[in-house]
Formats: sequence, structure tokens, C-alpha cells
Amino acid sequence: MPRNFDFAEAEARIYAHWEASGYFQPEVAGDDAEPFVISMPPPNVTGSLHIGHALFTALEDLMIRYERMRGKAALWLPGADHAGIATQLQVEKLLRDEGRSREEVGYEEFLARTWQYKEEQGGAITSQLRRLGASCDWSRERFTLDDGLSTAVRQAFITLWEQGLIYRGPRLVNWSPGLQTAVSDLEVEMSEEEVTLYTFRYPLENGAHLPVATTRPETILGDTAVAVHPDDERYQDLIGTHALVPMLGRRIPVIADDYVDRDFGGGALKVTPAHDFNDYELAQKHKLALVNVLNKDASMNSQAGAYAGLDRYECRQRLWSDMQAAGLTVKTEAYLTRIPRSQRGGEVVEPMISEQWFVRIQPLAEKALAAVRDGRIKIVPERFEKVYFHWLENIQDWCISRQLWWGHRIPAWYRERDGDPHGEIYVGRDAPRGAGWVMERDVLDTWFSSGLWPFSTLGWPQQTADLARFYPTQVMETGHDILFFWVARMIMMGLWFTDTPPFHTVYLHGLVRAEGGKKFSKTLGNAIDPLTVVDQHGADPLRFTLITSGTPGNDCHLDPTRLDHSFRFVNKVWQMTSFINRNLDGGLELGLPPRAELDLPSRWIVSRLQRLVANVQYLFDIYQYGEAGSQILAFMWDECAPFYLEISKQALYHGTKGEQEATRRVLVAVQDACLRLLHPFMPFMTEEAWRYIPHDGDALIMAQWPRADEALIDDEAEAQMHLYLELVREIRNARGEYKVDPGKRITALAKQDESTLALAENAHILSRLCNVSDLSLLPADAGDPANCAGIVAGELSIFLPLEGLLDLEAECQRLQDERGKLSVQLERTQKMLANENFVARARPDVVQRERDRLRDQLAALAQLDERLASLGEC
RNA sequence: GGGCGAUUAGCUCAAUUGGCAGAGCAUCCGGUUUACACCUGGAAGGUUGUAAGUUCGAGUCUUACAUCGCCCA
Repeated sequence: MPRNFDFAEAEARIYAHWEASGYFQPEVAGDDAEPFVISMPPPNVTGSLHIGHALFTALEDLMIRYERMRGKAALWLPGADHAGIATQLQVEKLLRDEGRSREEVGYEEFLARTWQYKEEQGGAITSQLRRLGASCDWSRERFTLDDGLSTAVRQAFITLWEQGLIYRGPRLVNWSPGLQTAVSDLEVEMSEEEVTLYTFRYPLENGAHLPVATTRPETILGDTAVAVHPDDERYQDLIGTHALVPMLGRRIPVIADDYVDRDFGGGALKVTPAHDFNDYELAQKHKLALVNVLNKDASMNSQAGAYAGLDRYECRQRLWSDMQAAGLTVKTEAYLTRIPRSQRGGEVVEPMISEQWFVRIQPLAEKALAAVRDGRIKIVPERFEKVYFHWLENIQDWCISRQLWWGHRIPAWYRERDGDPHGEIYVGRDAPRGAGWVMERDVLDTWFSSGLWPFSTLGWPQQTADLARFYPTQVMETGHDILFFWVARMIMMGLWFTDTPPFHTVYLHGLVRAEGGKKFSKTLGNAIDPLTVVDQHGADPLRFTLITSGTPGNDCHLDPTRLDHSFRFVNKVWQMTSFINRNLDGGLELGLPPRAELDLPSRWIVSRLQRLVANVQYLFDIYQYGEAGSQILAFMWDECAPFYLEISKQALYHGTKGEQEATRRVLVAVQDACLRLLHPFMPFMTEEAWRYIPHDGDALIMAQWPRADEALIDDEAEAQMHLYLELVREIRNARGEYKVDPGKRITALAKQDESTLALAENAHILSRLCNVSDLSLLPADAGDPANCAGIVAGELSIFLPLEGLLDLEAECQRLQDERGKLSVQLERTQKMLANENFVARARPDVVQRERDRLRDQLAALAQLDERLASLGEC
């Protein structure tokens, strides 16, 4: 077995072997196996792996490997998303570099270029997922724009249309002037910014003025009313009169509505329904006109009169100075407000009226709400259910059309009627017969297709064998930031089209952030590139770190030093395996020897292992994978390696054949169980290490998940070992205090009694763990030996002859200190047990634990007192 | 304005129905005894944001407040 795990060499080899052996395919489990299915959240097809992908891969692969080891037909279905806007932008940039534009090359060539780009770049992310060890079934890989999924999208669209749940019409939508497309409200981020608030006097027809404030003066040109509060005494008599739009002179009504905030600005509100969502609603209520003053690139249109052609910001300046000249302005001041910015690119989004396609979402939302309310779908952590409810209860119709070229083209055709080019609409799978039909150019929101993902990837709307066997899926694991974007839509679409919740559990992970909670960003230079980490340390440490760094739903701050620690843990496990491997001797019977053949340390470690396995199972059941990983680490690194492995050397090097054999079997059984438990966290090293210990089966990836055996839990052995290990710690401390060379072997003395006789039988524990080579028993009635340090642990008391090193005064002080610490603890325990309420009301096992503690503390105190008394002079 | 989360050692984070607050890194003092220096023995470091409450017992449950972050208007 190599000295170190050569991850650079091994990972690719192991992965290829797994894949070639068909382990990633659910068929490996047999036809009657219960399925366990996760649809992978499809990354952007042209994206490249970032730390967020690494996190979901680590978590989902962990779940999949765990269920696979439990014998399920585990299917992790991978794929990629065409990511309409993102991909189109990348191709447009390529074209720009060639000095061309999307419009210049034309629709057909642009699409061809985009497909070409997808083919070139699209493989990147999947090969990166492989490097992380993702055990997904690549034979079932899907892409949102492939034929099957496109069929699903058309089917869904047509069905919704036929059910009257899709409509087309002019509505106020968020318009991205740079991208020249509508975006959904989810794709708009509100950023708090300091801007200028402009206050001016709105001229009225009767020569009076109303004070109005706005942050966007250019929208004045699109005003179609001025509103005041109906109860505002200042303006009562103006209601029903008319105002004149500054610089345009357009006549608009002064209306009353209690929506108006009397304390804001001067108490009057300009109403621009074509460029503001609140004003739009107000306009619907008061049947006001809509005046759109913006072109699609956010320059002013002909409605802006003299300002036509100006950019929106240019117009803002120009109009304001003209108003200043006209004596209409009052003041400008700094003002903190929320500016809508495009999630992509950050440009300021303009609410604008345009013709779009919408899904009437209410009926779908109701089903989605019910599924979570009645528990058919559970969200982990549960608190996100409230967020989910709130969003769905207040949901707005979903604008699904995008003015992009890359995406699922809406299956609709128009024919001119009565001069309206859109007078007739046909929706269907294929173009309608007859002349004059023109196909809709818009595409669908990418989330429309990803909403179908859990079932479209399995063949829907075809009734395929996969759909029958693997749908509904089980767990949807993804980031909490796309609960609305994606999860809610999958639930809505899944329930609507398949009448089944697409999964029973939604597990939401947090965002990975840099130290101090900062976002990872290239400009800050604090980005951790997962592939660099994999190159340097392998995939296992990255995975283990990501899983153990946080708790479900909470953001985690990734600390590079933890990566380092995980790397060392991987090595530690390898070294433990290596130790066992080197101490094997020919064939070994698998499994634990009969209990009667186990020595105390073996009974102890086996018992501890059962507790670990039970704990890990409990933690997996409640999705606490991080804590599970930490507990496995603690068991291996803090109990198994420093104690059991060390103690086992006695039997291995000096034991009888039978003792050697028994110890080997225990070592192998414990390590085997640990490797199985660790496999979902760090698949590569565990798989490779497993080959070097006796095992059954072809590969760890298919080995059975451990189950705790209650019968092997041994409280007595644990208590006894606990005491001995405490003694070891005390001896180590004393050696340290007396500066005994750690390499120097020393002896120990103890007065013979029941406890020391038992200790003597296990004296090799002391020799292995604290270099005490020999324990001699003195008669029970002997006096305390001279020149000795006294060591006390519970009922145990031993003497370390330290001639030449022992300083009586120091020894007294040391024992006094010890006694002081013990007294404090004892007092606490006594106080607790003296409390009748505690004894009466606390859980019996808790009370018993305190009683045991009291017994040990009293015993130790008595030993210390005896020792101090015998030293006399203290 | 509404909702959610966080606040624990210098830093990053844990803590299974409430039961002696723990790791890693950093710090300090020791060790090249063949599994591992990618190691190892030990030490120090805490009024668990503040104030009340419930309880025999609160990091954990309740209430209020403070600071930070996120989501929704």
C-alpha cells in the first residue's frame, strides 16, 4: 500500500472504473429495488464550476451514495440548462469581438453560432462535476433544449393555453433596456441607493400649483394624472380640476386617492402608469390613460415631444433645467431609495408597457400551497415553508415571454386581421395550415422549462418506463436563493401536469461565502476556485469541508484552513488503513470475533463504533450531514487512532496467534465500517483504501451501509476504558510537569485491590499510551512508596517512582491543585443531587449519570486525601 | 413597513427530544518511540449580544431590546 493516497493519479482512475462498471446507473440495484431519485439542479450549460456547484454536488452525491449503499436504485439525473439570457449574452460578446452584432448575422446564423458555442463549452461543466466525484447517471443526461425536453415544453405550453391559463397582452413589465427583453420580477434586484429627489411645482390649469416630488423627472412626460389624498384639506378644492404636464402642456386630471402619502414631497403624487407599478394600479382603478414615453432602448420616444431621441438620463437633466428656467422647480436633495436593477448586468430596469405572454398562476399556486400545507412536500429547514407560503399567497401572474433568440420558441402563430398583425393567434404543436401565419419570435423564460425538469428529464409527456419507475423523485436539493425561481415552479408544474408532487422533500442549502461573510468575487480576489482546490488537495477534502462547514439552510463562510484540515483527515484515514494493512498476515476471516474472544479495548472500540453508527444514522435521518461527518472524524481521529490502534500494537506485536487474529479482525471490522460511513463524504480515498483491507464485494461504492448492533454496546467496557484513559491523561500530565523525557520508560506501583488488579490485567494500555512499562502491585496494607508522584483517576490510585525528579513541595502543590479542581466539580455534583426537585424530576438516566459521577469524584477525592496525608508535610 | 436568520474562544464554525459549552486554525510549552511531521503530548483561551421570564436545570424554550445579514412590500 502506497505511503500516501495519490489523489491526482487515483481519482480519475477510480471514477472511470465506477462509471464503466455501471455503478452510477440505478439498474445496478436490480429491478425490485426501491428507487431513490434526485434531479440535479441543471447548471448553465456554458457556465463553469464555482463553489456553489461544488456544494450541491457534495451534498447530492452524498445522499445518492448513501441511498445506493442502502440498496436503493439510486438515480442522480444530471443535465444542463440553456440559460437563455446568460448564454445569449456570451455569444453576443463573441460576435462583438468579431465586430458584428446579433442583428447583423441574423436569427438563423445566431442560433447556429449559439449551438456551436454550446457544443464547445457545454462539456466543461460536466467534466468538472466528474472531477468532484459526482456519481450521476450520465447515460440519462439531459439538456433543457434537447428534443425531448422541447417537446415537453411545447406540451406544457399548449396545455396551459388550452386550459385558458396562458394569455397574451399589453402589461406593465420590467424591461431591461440593455438586453432588450422583459424580465420577471424575480430577476430584478432592488438595490438601496442614494439618488436625487427632485421637488417641483406641478402647474394647474387654473394657474395654481401642486408640489410634487420624483426621483425620475423624465417620467413626468408620461404623467396622466396628479393625485392627492381625498382627506387632504390643502387640496380639497383642486380635485377634479386639471393639471398641465410641464413642458408639454398635456392636460391631465387631478384625482383623489387615499394611496397618496400626504407627508411625502408636498403631498401630491404624479401618476405615470406606463412606467411605474403602483401608478399602473392607480390608473386601472381610475381608468387613466397610459402614455409610454420610452423606446425599447430607454431613449425617449415621440411622446416626449422635444425630448424625443434623448437617453433617459440625458432627458432627466435637460427637462429639469428647462423646468428650472420655467420656474417650476423647488429643490433637489439627496434621497435614499430602492432602485430596480437587472440581476444580470446590473443596469437599471424600467417598468414599461409591452405585449407579453403570461401564465395565470393562481390555480397552479393553490395546488403548490396545498402540497406543502398538507405535508406531501416537506421543506428542510422547515422555516422556509413560511417563506414559500408567503410568496405563493401573493404571487403575480408570471411573465413567461422573453425577447431573446436563444430558448424555447413560443409555439404560437399570428395572422393579420383588421389591420392588426396579431389579430389572430394560433397555439399548437405545428404551424397552422393556411397562408399568412407568422410564428411568434419570443422565447420562453428559461425557468419555464426548468419547472418541468423532474419529469421532462424522465421522458414526460411520453409515458416512458423511466417516468413510471423514477417519478416522482425523492429529494430536491438546491440553494435557498432559488426557492421561488425554481423550486416553487417545479412544484406548481409538477402538480399541474402529473398530479403528483415532483419530490417529497426539498433540502435547501445556504450560500457559500468568503471569510467575514463577504461574497466571493473575482474583483475582490477572494474567490475559491473548486477546481484549483481539487488540483491541489483532491476532491475529497473539498467535499468533506463543504459538508461539515455549515448547517442546512444557513450560509457558510468557507475557511481555507478547514480545507487544509480536511486534507489532513483524508491522509489520517489513509494512514490508519495503511497501519492495518501492514499488520495483516494472510487470509483473515471477515467480521468480528465472538464477544468472548474480545479484550477490553476491543469491546470498548466496538461499542463506541455502534454508538457512532447509530448517531450517524440519526443525523442522516434528519439531514444533519455536517454533524455526522464531524462525529465520524472525531471517532476516528480522537478515539480509534490514538487509543485503539496504539493499544492494538500490543496484541499484534506480542500477542498469541489467537490474540493477533482477534485484534486484526476488530481493526479490519472497525475500519471497514468507518470507510463505509465516510464513503459518501470522501468517495475517492475511501474506495481506494478499502481495497487494501480484507473486504467482500467489488467496490466500496456498492458496499452495504453500516447498521448499529445494539448487542455490541458495552457500557461496562466503556466505563472501564474511560477510567483507564483518564488515568493515562493524568500520567501524561504528571510526566509533563516533572519533565520526564517522553521517550523514557518508567514503571508504576499500585496497592493491590480489586480495581488495580483489573488494571494490571490491562497494563499494556499504560505501556502503549504513556510509556509506563510495568505495573507492580504492592500489598494492600503497604505504606505509600517513597519518591513517587501520586496519580488518581476515579477509584484508581497509582504511584510513579520518580527518584531524583520528585520535589516534595511541588508534589504537594500538584496534588492540592488537583484536589481543588476536583472539589469544585464535586460540589457541583453534590449540590445537584441534594436538590430534591432534580432527583424527582430529571430523567432517570441523567440522575444516574450524576450519581456515578459523584461516586467517582468521592473515590478520587478520598485517594487524593490519603495521598496528601501520607506526604504529611503539606 | 412585514417576515426570516445570525450573534458562542482572537478567526471560521459545532453542540441529537433542555442535562458538566466543543472542534479546526491562530497562540504558548513539549516530542523524528517504523501507520501518519499531511504526525504527536500538553496548556491557555467563554458571564454563549443585552435584559427579563419559564424550568430542578437554558447556548437550546418565551418576551423585549441591540447589532448585522437576507427575503418580501
